[in-house]
Amino acid sequence: MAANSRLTIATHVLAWLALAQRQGQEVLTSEQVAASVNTNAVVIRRSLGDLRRAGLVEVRHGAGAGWSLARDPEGITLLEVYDAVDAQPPFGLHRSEPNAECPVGRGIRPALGGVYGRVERAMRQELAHTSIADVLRETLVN
Amino acid sequence: MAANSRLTIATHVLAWLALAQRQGQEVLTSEQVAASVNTNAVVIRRSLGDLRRAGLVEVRHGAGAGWSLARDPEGITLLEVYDAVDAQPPFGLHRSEPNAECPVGRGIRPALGGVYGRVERAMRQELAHTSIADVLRETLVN
DNA sequence: TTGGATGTAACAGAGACTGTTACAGGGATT
DNA sequence: AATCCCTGTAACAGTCTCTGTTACATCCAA
Repeated sequence: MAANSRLTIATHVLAWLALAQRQGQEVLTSEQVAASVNTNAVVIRRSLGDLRRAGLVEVRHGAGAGWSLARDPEGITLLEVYDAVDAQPPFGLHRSEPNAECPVGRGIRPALGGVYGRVERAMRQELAHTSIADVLRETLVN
Repeated sequence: MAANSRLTIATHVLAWLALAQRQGQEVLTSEQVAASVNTNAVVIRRSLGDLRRAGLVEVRHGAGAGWSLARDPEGITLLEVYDAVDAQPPFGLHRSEPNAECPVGRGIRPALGGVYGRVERAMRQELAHTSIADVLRETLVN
């Protein structure tokens, strides 16, 4: 599979909403966001749907419809975005159950589960250190 | 995609080799390893090939052929295994170039690259803390 | 020389994600 | 109330990666 770009798309969307908000633009349509990300509007709506369910963005229907941030971009961390888009964990266990008659086959899964849990915790901690506002700042210097 | 199980398979293989070695079994064939992991021998040979190229295991040809650890299991970290199997990074950037006419589209990639780099560094640091011998110990208590 | 195991190519199948089209639903604005 | 634009979501094709499998050439101790 191609690497998972869900977190990238969602972060891009939020940064763009944050910038628009700062520039006085109240809402953006999925078409407008899609133009920046350079993809189809439905892809953006799927991502925005995830973010809406997580309470990170709000939608307005009817005429003058569109999307806006539901919270201060300084307070939205990439960890929340990661959880919102439900990306797959970095490592998977065996696809099919190992041989239970082998001592390694019996115990390897919980052992690896422990390690993978620690890795994921480190990853989440790092994601929690960066906010959408941070990303936007970094983005605008370049 | 189903989660990436390469690291899991490779670690399982190495732990099994470590246990066999400790029990006085000099070498294991790919068939024997495959029986523990419960998969096809070719899958195991592919993994062992990665590990051989990384210098973690040795192969013996001819009669009495098979695989053995090339180094002390206490000294082989999961980070080395991770690099050996060349698993994909947890996050990918945009599949198609974002719109360069948008300020966010222009700068988002390097900005995200920085974040993702920090995440991967944290992940690697955690993997470096665990050895094959650690995994085997954890495996055998269960 | 022999025989068992490795090394690798080739291919089918599964699964996930992206991109796309199509269409029902919602609600300001008029 | 009618209109109209945009959302929300289903459905589907195409792509890509990984796994599992078969097949076969290669290697080397005995």
